[in-house]
Amino acid sequence: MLRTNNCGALGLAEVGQQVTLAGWVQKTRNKGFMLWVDLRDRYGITQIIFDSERTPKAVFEQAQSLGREFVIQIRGEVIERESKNPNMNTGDIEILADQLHILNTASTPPFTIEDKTDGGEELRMQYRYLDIRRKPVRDNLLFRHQVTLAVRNYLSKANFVEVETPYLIKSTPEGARDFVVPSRMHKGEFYALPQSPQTFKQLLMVGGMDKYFQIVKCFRDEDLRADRQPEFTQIDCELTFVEQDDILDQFEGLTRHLIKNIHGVDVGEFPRMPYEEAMRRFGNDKPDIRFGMEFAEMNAVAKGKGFGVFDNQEFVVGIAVPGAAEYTRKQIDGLIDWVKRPQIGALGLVWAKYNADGSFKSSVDKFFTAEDLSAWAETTGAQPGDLMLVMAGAKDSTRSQLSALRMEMAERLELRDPTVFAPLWVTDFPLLEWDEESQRYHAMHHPFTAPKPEEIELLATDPGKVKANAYDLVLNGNEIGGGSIRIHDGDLQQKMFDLLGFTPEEAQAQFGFLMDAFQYGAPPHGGIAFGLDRLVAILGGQETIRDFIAFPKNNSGRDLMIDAPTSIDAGQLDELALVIQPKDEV
RNA sequence: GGUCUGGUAGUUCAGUUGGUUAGAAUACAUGCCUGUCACGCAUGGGGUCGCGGGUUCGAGUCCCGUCCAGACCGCCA
Repeated sequence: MLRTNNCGALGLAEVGQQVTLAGWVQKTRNKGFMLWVDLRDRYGITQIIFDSERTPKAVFEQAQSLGREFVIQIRGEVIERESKNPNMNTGDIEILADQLHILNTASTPPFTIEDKTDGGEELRMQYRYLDIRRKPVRDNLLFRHQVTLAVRNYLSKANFVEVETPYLIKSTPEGARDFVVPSRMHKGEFYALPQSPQTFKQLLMVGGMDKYFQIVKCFRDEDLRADRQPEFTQIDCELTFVEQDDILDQFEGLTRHLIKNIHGVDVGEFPRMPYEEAMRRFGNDKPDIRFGMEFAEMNAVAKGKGFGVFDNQEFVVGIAVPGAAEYTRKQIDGLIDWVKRPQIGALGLVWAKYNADGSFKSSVDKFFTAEDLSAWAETTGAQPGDLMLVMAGAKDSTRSQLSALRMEMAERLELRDPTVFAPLWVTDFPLLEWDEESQRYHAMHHPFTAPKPEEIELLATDPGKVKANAYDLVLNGNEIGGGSIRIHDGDLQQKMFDLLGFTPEEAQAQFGFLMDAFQYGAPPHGGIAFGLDRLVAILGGQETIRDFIAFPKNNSGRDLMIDAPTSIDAGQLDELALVIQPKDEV
């Protein structure tokens, strides 16, 4: 062993012991007569002292050459510090070095390896191995390990079995774009990397595994976001002989256990809210319910007063922003500009202040009396001191615009407290959604989702109305999990494929293996999948998942450290029977 | 595919209306310093102002194009 102790634990109890430590030089402080080194490893920092009087001369001389991030091993005695540092775990002691081995030298790192680094995102990603030496990143990875371990323990105890499913599978046109892997042995043919192990976990149920889970990488070739990576990890689960409530109960238990385990908070029973209600009250299928500002539908109080903007639109909806009546004209103009940006795309924003003295002031005073505005206040629930913000337009788009504004206001008013956890089940999602572009129905969840049994007949007459046994788990305005009861009946599955525009031949070619399996006694089953990266980030109080992934990709799917993707050489291309078109011809 | 923001010393940034030799902090190097811990003090080195083109007597600054990074929209069954 190159060390007897780590750098995070020694204290007064060990004074007098001879110890050997190894680690990285975080920093040196050279006073001439003495030189201190902050020695760092995963466990912490311990101060080493080289003293011109007490340290052997050769060792003292050698210590002068130490630079940042040198890897060293020292031997010495644990001594009590003459001046202690109460801010450090090991601040009562230091090691008086009598031996020093430089195990490796280091170039000056491109950014400081400190909690608050001076390095920008790009540099940190390019030198991620240096970034990981920093405590905040290291702690995030340790935190992820804790969460993952708790999940495995909990599910194992609940009789779930972790089974691995293949990464080299078959491409399907539904859903996200596949990452694709050319086959050398079958030239011109391709594997696809799984977007999720969906069909395999269903086949495990047909195979009688009863309760399955897997902490598994999934791959989607779509554009990225702060909370989206092309490869990401799911906690993938499936259960046999269950109904929707069984699944909600089981995984509510898991989520509550995690929050309790990690934060010591019991969040109680999770509210369950149908999709339609979520859209009506929050304009969003993953509402953040840590704060109010619920939607008020205002057609009855806003139309028919001669204000054309409202009278000519389908839908008028507003929110009451608490305590914002004091917003200045400039701040409100800022909000109007904000909603008019192309990302939101609102035509405008009507505002009405319910002043603390009970009076009203609005941007539409020409059309609405104080009495009218008082009716607005009643509808939106505004109290004196609040600011009402109202939008009008087509129902769906207006809801999503106001939802974006609601989140922005919550952000500005600091209502999105990362230490508060507000989980929510959203249930009864529509089975299908109409896609204008392709002029056909798409599965809202995926094609294996079961319709509500009592609505199966509607499939033939009004498929857009059919609700599914599908559900999402929402935490603080983020979708952290989603699942459904699956179809286990071959005929119904065939009918679904038919509705989704598959010919029987296409369905057979792409999902024949599943249809075949359904002929051999497929049990009722259902499941759920959690986005682990996102779950960990939110439990850690953040919304950027990158810092909870050891080696993440950047905005454009590039790994800045290893510089991937890259072209491959002509020999490899040849072996795979691939030809690359010159760029200007693509 | 689109919108927006940014790119200046190793790093984080400032740089006025287009005008002399492009600055600060930090990091780095050297020296000093008898208990440092964001140590302190002194001195020093360090620049393709992302790249290409244009306007101009003159461009870090204005215009066009392009590349890179970040946030978002589309997309993500």
